[in-house]
Amino acid sequence: MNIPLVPPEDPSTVDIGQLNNSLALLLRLAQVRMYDQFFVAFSGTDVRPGEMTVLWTIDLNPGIKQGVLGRVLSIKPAHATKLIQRLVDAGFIERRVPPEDRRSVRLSLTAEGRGHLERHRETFQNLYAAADIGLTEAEHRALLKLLRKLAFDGAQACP
Amino acid sequence: MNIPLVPPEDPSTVDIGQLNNSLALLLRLAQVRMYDQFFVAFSGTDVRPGEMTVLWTIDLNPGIKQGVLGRVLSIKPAHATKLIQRLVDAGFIERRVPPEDRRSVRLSLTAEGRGHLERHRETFQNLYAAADIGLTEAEHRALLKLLRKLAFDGAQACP
DNA sequence: TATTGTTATACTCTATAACTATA
DNA sequence: TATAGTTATAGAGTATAACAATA
Repeated sequence: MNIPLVPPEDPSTVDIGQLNNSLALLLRLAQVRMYDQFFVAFSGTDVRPGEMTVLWTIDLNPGIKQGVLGRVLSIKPAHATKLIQRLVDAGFIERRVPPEDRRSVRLSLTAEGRGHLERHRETFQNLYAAADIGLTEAEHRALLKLLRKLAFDGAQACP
Repeated sequence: MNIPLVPPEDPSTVDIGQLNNSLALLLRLAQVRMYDQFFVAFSGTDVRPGEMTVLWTIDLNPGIKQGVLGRVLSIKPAHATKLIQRLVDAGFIERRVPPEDRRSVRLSLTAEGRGHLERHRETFQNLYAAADIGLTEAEHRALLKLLRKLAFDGAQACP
């Protein structure tokens, strides 16, 4: 409750009080930094933030239905349609309408899609590597574990 | 590396492999859930995600320059202009062009702005409260501490 | 010439609702 | 009637670039 008589001129001296304990702000700031790092790491490519996780998940679950994929990654149907369509156009994903339920769409990677994933897999996995952000390996693991609880609400298997 | 012979029909049985250790995905999913909780908590109001932190910070640092505020909260100038303008229009913020540098804008809360902040402060601070997300108090504190390192890159004072 | 803030434009992700086709 | 996906539209947040006023 120390209101400064003279307003701070330097961002590092600004008091944000209990905002230091706000998950809402801290998650947003961490996310913004992640976003920045993403575009540095993937500059020159036309890989977008949401695409790697989609390709990765389809690779591990070939034939997954678009709706199931969307529920796993929290991608809403309307957005999934556009995101998938772009990856189909790029030649990375194949769509198949299965005979047992012709409303649905099953997804799998093309050979080109697998190649694309392999080329960028390491870059993606190393995003926000511990060394870059001043965390020890133990802190990094702890952070992942806690974020999984937030992200999956305890419903997801987290080995 | 256990590619299922039959694709999973249930999101909870989908294997996401090393995506479980991806800060990029986990931060996004946690952020999406935060977003959801924000709109539940603030439904019926017209408070937007970015506004509370802005009002909060101006309250603690009256007379702060718009650029300094933006650098603290990672809000780019173009977005800051629109966000602040909306809060001025709502009657929550006063803008003042100081004589010592007439390029800049200094911000402070109106009485109405302070009232608005007080009315919503607790709701905002309780967003993603520990109990709601299956974290113990200790885990919650640990998560905040780790996120501060990501969010502020070690540059910010974190008591 | 550099800095502060503004305007204009575009892109990503998200949200909602109305729609088609299938079940 | 319900479900899977599509289309259309809108909003919040971010990004960039060009600009005006001031330093």
